[in-house]
Amino acid sequence: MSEETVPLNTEKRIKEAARKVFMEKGFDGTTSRDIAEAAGINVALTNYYFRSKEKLFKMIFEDAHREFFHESHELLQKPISLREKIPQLMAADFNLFSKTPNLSLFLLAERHRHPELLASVEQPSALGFFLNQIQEAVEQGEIRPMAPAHVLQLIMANVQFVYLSKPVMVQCANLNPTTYADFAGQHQQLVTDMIMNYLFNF
Amino acid sequence: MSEETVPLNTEKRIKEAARKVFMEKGFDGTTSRDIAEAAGINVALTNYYFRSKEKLFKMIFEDAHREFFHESHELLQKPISLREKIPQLMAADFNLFSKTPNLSLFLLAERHRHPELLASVEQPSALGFFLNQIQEAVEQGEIRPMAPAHVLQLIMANVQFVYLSKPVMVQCANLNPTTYADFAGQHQQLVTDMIMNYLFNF
DNA sequence: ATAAAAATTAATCAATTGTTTAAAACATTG
DNA sequence: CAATGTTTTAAACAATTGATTAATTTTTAT
Repeated sequence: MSEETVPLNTEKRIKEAARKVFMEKGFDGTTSRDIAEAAGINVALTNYYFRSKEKLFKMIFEDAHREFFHESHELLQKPISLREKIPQLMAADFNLFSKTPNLSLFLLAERHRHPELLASVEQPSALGFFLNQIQEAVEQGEIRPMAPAHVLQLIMANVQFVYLSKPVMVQCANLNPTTYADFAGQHQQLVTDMIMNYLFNF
Repeated sequence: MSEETVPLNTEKRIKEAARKVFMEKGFDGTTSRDIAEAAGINVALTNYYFRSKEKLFKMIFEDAHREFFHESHELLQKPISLREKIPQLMAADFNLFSKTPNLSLFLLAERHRHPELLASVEQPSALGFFLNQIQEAVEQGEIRPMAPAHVLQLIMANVQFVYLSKPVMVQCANLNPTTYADFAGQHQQLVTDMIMNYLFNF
């Protein structure tokens, strides 16, 4: 009943193992043999199914981006008010990153160090819709005037940084690593409250 | 008058080059020859002055932490009210990270991937003083009740993430990379305002 | 059952890695 | 100047890297 009971086909085994290892150690810190060992297969199979370490990484990297964008995609263009939408967005993001705590660091770090390995991250049109919605809300005096990018920044920062900073917070504020999920949960409520207050009460 | 006019002694040349390369590419992405080339010296000199790539990295890594902590050290334990202190802290942090935009990513990423290369990051007592000050302010009803760690998280997140997310923001919100510093500056005012409002008006 | 195709393996490849060596160049001191 | 110590160099080291090979096992189809 543990986690090693999934046989799967070889290709998926490799991809799953590669995802785990790449996310933990990054492209540069990961060797072909790391992946092979994690997947329990021969080193040559990685190049048999995917043609190179680089090609494999590109797939994982793209998947990770899709995972990030996809979850909020529908929500972003839903025809509901910002008063509803923003808390739902933040909840969805918190949910995603609590399940995959170092997705954020992976995306940010690898994007910084290997922008060439990031193929086609189509700027999702849903995001454009959301930014437009903010702009209109500003113009109609519904929310505090500011460039839409600031709202995006507020949401992303206050959700993702909780997970980015876990080691730092554990050390600096003497938080218990095992109860960090609780802290993150409290923080979600807090920042959602704070951002909503700031946007709507002015 | 450019930047290549600094002769310096060899040891400092290496350390400076190593800092630049390590901060950009991380420990795993940096080769001894990368450093040598950036410093304009022979490969062997890195091991002559510092005994290994690992030892050199440890120094750089520690220095980067000191840079981060030192700047706020005095401020943190200054006997002034939180109403003064928090905006000053955020301004100081913004100032630091605007001068070294990828310091944050470097610290977070390398700490995650190579915790063993982080020697003695003494949890600064100044931080303890600050957290105490917050706790007392909560007990006296001066600020909204919350665990002090949340305040720390709010400050760090909203300052650092602006620099962490530059590539993402540029792409997602169509920001101009060359004017990103302006955006960051506006955001500083915005988040300082937001956090102060949230803490003191409740 | 047998042939063809696909999947897997161990062994090996050249290139690059961090590090060391031994000699040369430079500086310092008597 | 000679002698000594320090700094710098080119060359080489073994180990590890991503990738390929050619042979073998397993699967599939006839």
